[in-house]
Amino acid sequence: MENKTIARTLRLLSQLMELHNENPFKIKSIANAYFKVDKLPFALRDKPIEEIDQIEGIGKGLASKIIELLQTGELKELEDIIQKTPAGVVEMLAIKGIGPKKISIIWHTLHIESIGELYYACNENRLIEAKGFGLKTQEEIKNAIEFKLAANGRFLYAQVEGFASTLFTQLSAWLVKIDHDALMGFAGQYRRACEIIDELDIVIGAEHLEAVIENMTSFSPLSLIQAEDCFIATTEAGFRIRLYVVEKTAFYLEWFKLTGNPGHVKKVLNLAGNGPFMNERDIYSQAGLAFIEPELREDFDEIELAKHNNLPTLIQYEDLKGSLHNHSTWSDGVHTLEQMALYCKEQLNLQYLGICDHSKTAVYAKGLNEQRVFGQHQEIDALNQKLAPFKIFKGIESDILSDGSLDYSDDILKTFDFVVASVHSNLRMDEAKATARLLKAIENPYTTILGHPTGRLLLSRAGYPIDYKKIIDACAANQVVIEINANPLRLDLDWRWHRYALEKGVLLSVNPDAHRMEGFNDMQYGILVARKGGLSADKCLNAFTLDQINEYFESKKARKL
DNA sequence: GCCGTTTTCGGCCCGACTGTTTTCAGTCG
Repeated sequence: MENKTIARTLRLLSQLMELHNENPFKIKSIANAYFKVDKLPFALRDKPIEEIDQIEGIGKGLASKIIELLQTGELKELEDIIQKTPAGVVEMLAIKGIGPKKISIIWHTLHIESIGELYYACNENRLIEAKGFGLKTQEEIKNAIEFKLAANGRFLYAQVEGFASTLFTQLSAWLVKIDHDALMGFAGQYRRACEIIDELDIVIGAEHLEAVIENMTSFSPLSLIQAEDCFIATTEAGFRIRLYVVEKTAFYLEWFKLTGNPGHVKKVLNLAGNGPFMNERDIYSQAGLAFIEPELREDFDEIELAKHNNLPTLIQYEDLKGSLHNHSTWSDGVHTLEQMALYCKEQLNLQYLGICDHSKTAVYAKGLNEQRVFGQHQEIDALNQKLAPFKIFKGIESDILSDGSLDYSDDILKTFDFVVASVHSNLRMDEAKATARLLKAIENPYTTILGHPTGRLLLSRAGYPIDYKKIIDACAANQVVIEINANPLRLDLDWRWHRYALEKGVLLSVNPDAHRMEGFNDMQYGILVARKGGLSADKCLNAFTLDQINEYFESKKARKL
């Protein structure tokens, strides 16, 4: 069992205990163990069991729970408490904005036991009767439920990726036995690398069409049902898969049709005529267009660009020369600064690492006060001697406070090579307030990069609303780079605004926001959406070589003197 | 339930903000 699963189990246990009004200190202790387990730099399953209760925050009681989980995959205490809680109440824990205390009142006082009932009660104005609830809270809960319902059956790209690739392998192995020379490919949102996937589309071009269709439902990893024009399956988790089987000769045209969004497909086919087409490139060429990469087929402005041969050369993962905006054990990261740097240098072959631990306001994340900033800089200087020519840049993720100011005085800010400014608190703002707050941060001469501009968590929380154009224009005017936060849950700045930013001359940066060594791999997801946005390597800050980025930071610093 | 003792019991514990209060509780990152 992974640490993450153990951590989640402990969190669920602590939340349920809170719903059942158990000893608050006991609850706190379990919740604390959840945080600790989540941040361990080693796998618990590799640890000798007698050493588990030596871990800080884990005593005899929690060690025995963890051992039970590792050995049986279950936790009796959790099963028992789940038995005593209506399933709908457990589900409510996933609604953003209400915690166990409010859920406890919803359940025990209002006798509401499912999300559906809760939504109904909001509409009937019944929540405001309960103590601690008012109109605003009721509205907040209603919005959060709507957001959650809209996310049903939808998944993040990263959640789908492993499943999709396994399925593809299984399907290939199965198919080769029935139709040796069949063609197959992903289509739809997955092939377009959309940040959210509603369903997984796969196209098979069969030489022996009837044989494949006849046998399709015998493909055991999925429970496929034959529909009008395809086979459909839904996984236990509610993920939909559509499998299209077509004649091999029609494969490329169908693959094309099922990949682009409807607007794109229609426009291209209007130009291309009826074929026949040898492959996808042929379709675009007969339409008089340059080839359009799948990620771009969103009916945005890609057809116009292709018409005039103005499509950007899309950035690739291999173009990245360094990684900016990452955390270490100095704040809430799992691995040390040296481990993070060595990973970049030796595993990823990068030239530099930008370390951006949290600033002092983020107390919950061990944010750095002024003395610790100085301490970290000393460590960076020493490591830079040791790891040269690899370079660690002195960065900080400075909180944007409610009034838009940054978290340190200018005297401290000027000691950094670069500053990522991001919002972490007070996320409920209207557009005017949020925009004004960000504008002030962008205008701060020490701000180098605007971090995750909207604070959104895909499928889980909408970001605060901002006036994108004003924000991007201000970044252009103040030479501020905008982050593409590569965490698959964020992917913020949204790719739909990359083009506008690039038109205005704003640089983008694919930042993993890594809190552990494996976190750097998220840059892959950042690259996928950057490609959707039309980013080319020369407009991406962390595709700059060490020399180029050094010069960039220096010139930005010179501007404010 | 954990921790740390002046060792077997008592203390544990971030700050800002919001919405609900009329002095504070719940939630968040």
